[in-house]
Amino acid sequence: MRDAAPQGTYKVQALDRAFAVLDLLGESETPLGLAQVAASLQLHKSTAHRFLMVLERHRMVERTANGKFRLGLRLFDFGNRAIEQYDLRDRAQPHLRRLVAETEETAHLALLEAARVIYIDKIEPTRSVRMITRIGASNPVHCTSVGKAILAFLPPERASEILKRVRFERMTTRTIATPEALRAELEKTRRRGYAVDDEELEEGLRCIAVPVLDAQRLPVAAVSVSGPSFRVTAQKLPTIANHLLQCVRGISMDMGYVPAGRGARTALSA
Amino acid sequence: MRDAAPQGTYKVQALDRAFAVLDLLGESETPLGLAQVAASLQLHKSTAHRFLMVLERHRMVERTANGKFRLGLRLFDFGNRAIEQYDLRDRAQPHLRRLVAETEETAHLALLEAARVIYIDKIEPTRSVRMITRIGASNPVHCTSVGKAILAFLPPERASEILKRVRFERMTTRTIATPEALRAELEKTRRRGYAVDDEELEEGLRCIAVPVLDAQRLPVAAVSVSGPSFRVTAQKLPTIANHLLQCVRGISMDMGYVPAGRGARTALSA
DNA sequence: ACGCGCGTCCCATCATGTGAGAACCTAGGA
DNA sequence: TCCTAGGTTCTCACATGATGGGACGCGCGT
Repeated sequence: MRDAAPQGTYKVQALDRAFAVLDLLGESETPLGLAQVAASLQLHKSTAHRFLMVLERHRMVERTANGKFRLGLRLFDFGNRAIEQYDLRDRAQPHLRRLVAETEETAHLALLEAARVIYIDKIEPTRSVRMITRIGASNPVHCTSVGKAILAFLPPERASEILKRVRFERMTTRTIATPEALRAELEKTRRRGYAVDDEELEEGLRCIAVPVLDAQRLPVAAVSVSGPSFRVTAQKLPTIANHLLQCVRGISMDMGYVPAGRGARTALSA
Repeated sequence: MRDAAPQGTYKVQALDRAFAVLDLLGESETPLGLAQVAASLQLHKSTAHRFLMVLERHRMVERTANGKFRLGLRLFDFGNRAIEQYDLRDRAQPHLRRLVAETEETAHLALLEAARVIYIDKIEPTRSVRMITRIGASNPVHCTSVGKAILAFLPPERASEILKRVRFERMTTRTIATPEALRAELEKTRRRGYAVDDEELEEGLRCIAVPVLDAQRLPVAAVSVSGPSFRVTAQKLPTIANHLLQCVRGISMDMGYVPAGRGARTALSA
């Protein structure tokens, strides 16, 4: 096969193809027909058809009224089982709600995975423009407050391991573009106690984040507050950060974290 | 292969096996080791290993610190893409929030799939015992208020098509057990305008639901309010139903539904 | 030390999935 | 009306790709 198949050594053609189908359907805004799928993936019609049928049997895809294919709800089921195992999300929700009530801005809960952050929950204030983020979506670490918050408080060796894998894509003019700059920023984050994303991911969007710690006092996630730069002003940052810290302390303690004794320096010390 | 492979005509062994692996990991509370997976699925160690590696490459599974496997976050991503296509959930959230504030009980948003309902969102009142339901989980139609709400207002032919596939599992002593009883109940639901589940799914749990209609005035989902029977009393039902109706009208209109003209009888008429 | 369970890896074998083709259907456009 | 495009369902010969036996090495408990 002339398949792109990068470095991954183990291969099961059928699986790669099946996931390619799911990927395709996931990317596409609109449901796709058999022919489109076959063409996009360079599969023979009959091959693509077989895959689609099997996927449908497993309810990984389903058909719309006009016979086109889209992702199936089984995936939704799986997805929820997947995060259930970190039951962070359920525990965090009430705290996030309070945070949103206090700040009147959108709050996100995100996990670190490889060199990206994945948003696992989002709470929006009642009256606010809908933010574009999608639960389940991901962004690079280097241009998000949550990414920086987690990275800053990870043990140095794990942090640099991740740093090595960052590709420093440029999202806006302010996006951090070099490893050195990022390291400096992380140091700043540590001193300040919270991470800031000042329009580094998206013009006009400012975010501030603090890590959630587990029983080992290691960051497992982060919570951020995001809003338009004109509302989330530099003056307000400390206030918001305070709310954030309280929120995150609550979540962390729900997760089994015990505050450090006197003198110990951790992400959540006052 | 002596694989259980039921009636499904199209087959791709590798895919069936891969999904069996995911299923297994999804069912299991705790991460599993290679040997456990191989044993449970009657696969050769090396076969299971290959699958796991490929799945890991696709981030459909991931490994814990001690090398065991669990579902990966990619599934979470896929799952969220899957429901995104019905963007019902996002639109519904604010309405559900209001509903929960008004009733002080848990609200669910559910879709119909085959002869089951899938919960796609859940909002709980701030101070309440956590309900056991999991977003993404599913239940049979015949013993849930959401199921009955949707079924009752579906066009007769689609409804009976689904009715045929109901297996009438008995969940409690009050669970509806025959097609006739269910048909009668649906008729009652239509007249009343809302569906009730009176401890038919779970002892001590009472729910009430109303369908969400789309632009074609067809039910695409349902919203329910659930709570312990001692709080959700018969007297309160009409009040709750009113809140529900208002909520669902809001969601339906957000989805492009236009209220019926005078005289027309639909699920959402006063 | 040894044995055991577990994960990893290699490789000869052949069952499996593959893709070409062809027939048939349906809906929609010219 | 015919014609085209897309989808569904066959069959079949082939070789590729998945399979599982088995070997290796590690860490652990005894």
